[in-house]
Amino acid sequence: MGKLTREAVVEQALEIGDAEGLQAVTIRRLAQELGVTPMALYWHFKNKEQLTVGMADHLVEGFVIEGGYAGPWQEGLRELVAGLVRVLRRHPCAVDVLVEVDQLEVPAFLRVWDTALGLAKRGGFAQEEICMISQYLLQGAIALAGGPTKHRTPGLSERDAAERRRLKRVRLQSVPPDVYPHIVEMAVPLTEGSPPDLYDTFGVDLLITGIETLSARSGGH
Amino acid sequence: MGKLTREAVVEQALEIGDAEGLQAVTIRRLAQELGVTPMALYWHFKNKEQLTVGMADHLVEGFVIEGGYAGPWQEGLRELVAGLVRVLRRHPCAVDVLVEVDQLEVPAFLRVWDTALGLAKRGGFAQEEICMISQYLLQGAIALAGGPTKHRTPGLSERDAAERRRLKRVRLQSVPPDVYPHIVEMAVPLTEGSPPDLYDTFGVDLLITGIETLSARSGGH
DNA sequence: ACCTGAACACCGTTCAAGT
DNA sequence: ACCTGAACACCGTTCAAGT
Repeated sequence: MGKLTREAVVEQALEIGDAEGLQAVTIRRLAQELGVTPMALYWHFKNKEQLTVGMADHLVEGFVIEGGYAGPWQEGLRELVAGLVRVLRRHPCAVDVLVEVDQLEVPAFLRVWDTALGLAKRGGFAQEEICMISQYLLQGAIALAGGPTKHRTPGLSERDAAERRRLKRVRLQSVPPDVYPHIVEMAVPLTEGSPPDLYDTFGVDLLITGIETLSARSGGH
Repeated sequence: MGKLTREAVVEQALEIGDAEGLQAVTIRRLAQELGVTPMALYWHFKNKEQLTVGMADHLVEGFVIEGGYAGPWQEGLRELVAGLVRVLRRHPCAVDVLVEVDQLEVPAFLRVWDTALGLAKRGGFAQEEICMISQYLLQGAIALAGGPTKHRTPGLSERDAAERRRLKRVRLQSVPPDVYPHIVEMAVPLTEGSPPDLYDTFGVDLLITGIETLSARSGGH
């Protein structure tokens, strides 16, 4: 088999995380899966936190945005956010990894952040506004990618994802209707989830539109 | 001392979580702090997950919204989101708890969700839109409450919170400027954080404005 | 009903040692 | 440079037993 390299470790970690959830990614389990001693991993990573940083970096690295966006800054930001969401959606455990990790330690994430800052700058905002906007959009993208439409829980064969939804629906329907009237009423649409992509594109629109409107209101950039 | 009740356990758990981070909240540590055996907690909670659910419920319970909002639905939703953010900001570990937990198991959270659904319904949206909107707003509120302005890291005396910011600034400034130009340039405003509350109110505005605009666009409700 | 004691199967991590 | 073995200090949880 291939050598025990940083990349191989990270990829195996993501595989386990996607299939069984991030809590299943443990040093010992990882070592076992790689046919190696747990302590072997400590040569490649200082500790588990750095392993997680590696996972996050690998995830976001798949999303490179070189050359800069040519069009208007709003469209650039939209493309950035939409792209980030799309990348995170490819791995069931991506959001969990990014939430757990110290994002400032993740080079690929810093690059996305830098791009967002550059685009917001072109919008002619004040410095504090640029910072806030980039924050809203990046954290908003992560929140979006954590939403429904797809594999809310990692590692479910397509078959029993439906069973999963059914359980959620039953749960929502079995709640006292006098205290949660709307939840009971909406149990079906709440669990069905929107048509694929609609949730994400609508959500990205919500964020971008919000920024555009606020920018126009606070002094027409 | 007071009896060992569910409430007492949850409050002690939140105290530890706020002071030292959620990862410091362990069954054994909790028991020790309560002057009791670890197994004693298993009489009050089925397992650690249910303990966390209890923490989340206790957190959101502080935010009751009875009687229904009288004004227009947009203002109701704004008040709801702003209130939720405000409540979560009171506990440094609140966002971590809410992210970790299965939110469908948290009664108090379900009540907030129900209220959001009711308000969105008054906006005259289609069923799927109502579901998506409530999702955006609640997850958006959590994301906002996880943002800067305050205690990003739990349990820091006011004194060394400044030291904390200084380290972050140095970190951002020491990054290669050719690959992260804007981050280096904006290191100071990025770490200073906006004036208190501005980040939150601006963020809530962003979300609400986004929904209003999209609703008007998709057929003028 | 409410709590304890002992035990089990796990963790992450260190440190000295091997090749 | 790259990996192993043994050991340490932790976890959550079960199960039988105490009062």
